Amino acid sequence: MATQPRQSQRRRQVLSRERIVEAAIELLDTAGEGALTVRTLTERLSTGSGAIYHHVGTMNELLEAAIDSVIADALAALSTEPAAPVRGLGAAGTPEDEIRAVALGLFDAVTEHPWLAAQVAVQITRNPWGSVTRRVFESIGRPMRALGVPQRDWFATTSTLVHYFLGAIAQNAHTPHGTSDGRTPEGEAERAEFLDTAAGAWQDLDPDDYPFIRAIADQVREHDDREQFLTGINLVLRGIIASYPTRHEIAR
Amino acid sequence: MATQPRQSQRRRQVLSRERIVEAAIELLDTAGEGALTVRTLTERLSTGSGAIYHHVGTMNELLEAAIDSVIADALAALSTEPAAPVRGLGAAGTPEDEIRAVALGLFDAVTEHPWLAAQVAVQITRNPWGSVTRRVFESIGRPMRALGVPQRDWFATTSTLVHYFLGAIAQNAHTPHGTSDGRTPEGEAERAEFLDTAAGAWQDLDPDDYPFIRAIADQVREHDDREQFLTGINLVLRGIIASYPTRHEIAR
DNA sequence: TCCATGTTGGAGCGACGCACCAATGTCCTG
DNA sequence: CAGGACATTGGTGCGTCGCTCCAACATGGA
Repeated sequence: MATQPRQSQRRRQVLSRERIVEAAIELLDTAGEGALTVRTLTERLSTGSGAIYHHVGTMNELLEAAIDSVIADALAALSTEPAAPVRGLGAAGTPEDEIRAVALGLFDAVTEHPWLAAQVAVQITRNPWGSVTRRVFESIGRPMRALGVPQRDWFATTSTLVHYFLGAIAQNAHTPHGTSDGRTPEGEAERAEFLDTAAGAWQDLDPDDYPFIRAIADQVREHDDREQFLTGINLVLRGIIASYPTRHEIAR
Repeated sequence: MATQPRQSQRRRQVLSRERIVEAAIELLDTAGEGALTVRTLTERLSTGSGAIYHHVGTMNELLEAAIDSVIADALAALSTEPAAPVRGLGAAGTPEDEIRAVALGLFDAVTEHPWLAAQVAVQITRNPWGSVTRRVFESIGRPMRALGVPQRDWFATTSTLVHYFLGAIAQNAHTPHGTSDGRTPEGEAERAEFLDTAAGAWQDLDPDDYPFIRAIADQVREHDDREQFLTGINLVLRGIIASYPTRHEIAR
């Protein structure tokens, strides 16, 4: 009991910060955001808590690293693919298309990793100018310069776009956690039911207190998140372009 | 030890859900978001955990109630005051002014309660169509109808505005927690220093990896959050108005 | 060969949310 | 006015969490 040979063979695979982050992301994806604990991580990697804390400083740093890894991958995948013909819109030629592509890339990343929404939101408030902001700003800023915005307003216009992204993405974290894998099959039906319940609740509100809510309850029920996300981007883009009369008109 | 008379006089003041929520808000304001625990609440109200759980279901529900209370108060205070001449802009006559007033009301509420930003963000992702969304939508929707937006697009335009609010507010949760009370005196200097550090870090990034970030680092250092928030709102409003050619032109 | 240095696993600490319950207050009924 | 039904209270304890600390191991250079 006291003189065990510890372990016959150590380390079936070397432990590293990358491996830990990778395992953390996988855990979050498969078991939900509540499942990322030091203890489950030690079981998954068949190690102890000391080893983990040796590689990543604290639990929060691990979360930061996981977020940064997913965001970086999503944005890198975008700049890799030459054009985006299948991504929901035409070829990515105009700056507007590039901006839309980045936004949809983030949107889809959140769809694949539902825990991202809440974690990004928290991270943004805790560290407003951290790596997430930096990466997204850079990805949006590139095409922003081609929009005809004068340099002194680059920060203002980019901020506006990014803030819209973050807010919209935060609200649209689907898949109530648990089953994950949530793609189009029954995830879509589950989501429709969820929206229907919410819309119904809004429908039943007191018309005196919430006249506007009642008027749009139907639209809540029938709207598509991704499409609405795009509509919002187009609205903001239109506002930006309308402010600098060099170019004009956005599709639709 | 076992036969103590319990307590001579019970309840110096009746415990109620309102009193608990009130104490929770005060705790969050004075001691930061990490300070709201059942144990600190019991000490503050000189009671036990059982009494608290009897009135509010779970810790999460208490947080929801606290958020809802603060948001409701902020929005109610807006509709009470007849006009808003001192609030940073002219009299609140046009629908645009009303929308700006609501947005700034939320912005200022977050400034007064720094914990609001993170909590609202989490709440939005966990319960996308909860009371926060409902209240903000209703407050924005009222003037939205006067903007010339056709009814079938009310939901889309309001969503866009609200999402921008949430994203911008999430990133601008000032006061690094702790001292609170943070008003203009040294809170402003502390914030300036914080921004200067962030901008400096952006300035030192690799120009090959982050050319855009480097180009706007100075604007990050010198910008004013509230002003930038307003600029963003105006951009979105311009985009909305430009989409429905009934009215036009926003100030500045 | 042998020790310096970098890694590993796990026991243990303090703090958390929450379930549970005996003791007490409150108020209605006879 | 007695007494019991019921709401409310205070507190103890359970399970779990993040994290610290340290002995046991691995590994490479002298």
